Amino acid sequence: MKQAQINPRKTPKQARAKASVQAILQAAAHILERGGLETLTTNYVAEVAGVSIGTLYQYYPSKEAILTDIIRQKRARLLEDLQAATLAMRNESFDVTLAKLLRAAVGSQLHWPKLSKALEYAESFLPLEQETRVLNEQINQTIVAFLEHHQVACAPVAARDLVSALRGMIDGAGLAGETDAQALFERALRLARGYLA
Amino acid sequence: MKQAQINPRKTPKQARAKASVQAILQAAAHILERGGLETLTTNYVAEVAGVSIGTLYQYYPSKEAILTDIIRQKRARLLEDLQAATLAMRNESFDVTLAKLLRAAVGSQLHWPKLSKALEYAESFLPLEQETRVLNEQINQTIVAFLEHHQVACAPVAARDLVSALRGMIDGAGLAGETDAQALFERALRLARGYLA
DNA sequence: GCAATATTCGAGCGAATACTCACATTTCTC
DNA sequence: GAGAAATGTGAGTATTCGCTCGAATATTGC
Repeated sequence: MKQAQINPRKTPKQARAKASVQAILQAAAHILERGGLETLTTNYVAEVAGVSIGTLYQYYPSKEAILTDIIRQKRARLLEDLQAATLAMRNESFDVTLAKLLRAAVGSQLHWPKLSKALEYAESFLPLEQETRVLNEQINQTIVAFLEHHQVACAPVAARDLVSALRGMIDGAGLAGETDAQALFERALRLARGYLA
Repeated sequence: MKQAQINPRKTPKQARAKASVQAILQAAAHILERGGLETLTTNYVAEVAGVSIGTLYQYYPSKEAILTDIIRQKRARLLEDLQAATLAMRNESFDVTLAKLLRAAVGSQLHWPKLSKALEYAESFLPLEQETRVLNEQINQTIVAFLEHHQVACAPVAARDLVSALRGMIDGAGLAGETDAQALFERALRLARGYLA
């Protein structure tokens, strides 16, 4: 099995080139949300994005590179939100920070559940680039730091359990057609508080 | 997008034919556990199973049919275990039955986490055959019945939340390399009891 | 033993798809 | 405005992969 190159080929400099790259990423995300991984083909992405297949390959050397870039963007966004949620954790109660964290988690996954699930599955076989691995590590550390600050035992294991359980629950709700973020948030809170109690 | 035929083509009658079908299913499961969905090709399955590609297509009309059959078998096994766990629920405490259910859940997923995850993702885009859909419905009903028997509010939603959260947690632990079923079981218990408290 | 039936085999076909390249067009620089 | 640099194009290539088919081999029933 050949190892696909996953680093972007070159960075767009002019505005129209940036627009092309954005169109490619959006088209790929859209295709994943509609049809999943097996419908994601490079020719189709180019078609939906409204650029030629040659243009696509100017910036991404492989299909996997596009996937990797989408994952990187999503993870970067999530990390931002989680860090914002824990920014004031030393001056506020456990419950308040937890609520902020869970709102961020629900917000990042509920809206495009099929996309989330496809990316999550893709992560399990893609050789992620350095930057994305670092992002994942930082996301994990953010949760661990929060738990340790509140004297939770076995914080690393608890963090992993909570992250994977909540991911599953939020995805499950989204795929089942739920759209009420508030209701889901409250159940997520029950789950997390219950596990940590 | 063409709709693949997913029902088995014919049932093996002689012993060696049954062995071929078993070899095909085991090979496919093995490939999924090692490399995931994108490494599952019919030619490769036949090679690993030690049968010719022609033999494979005698029994399964498509790659999807093989996947579907694996899912059906796994679900049937899980349903059996869950029904066994709730068999005596009217004569025992909530906690005792819950523990039995969770042991069944952990047992069914922890050992082959990549396989579980691949099958779960596959389910999201395969048009499951009647039999498997019924199995899934029965699995769900088993949990709902258990929760309702103990006066849990919103049992259907709670069942979905618990099933998807536990799936995520068990898979996450398995992919992280955990093999201690007992330790994981105890954390699963905390999660479930906490959510339902 | 002999026919009928079941099973196996694997070369190879056709379609899908990842990806290239030589050339055209646009934008930037000065 | 002219040259350079960046960007866009899409027909075409190479490969992978799902799947068929006709012929060979094994098993069963009488």
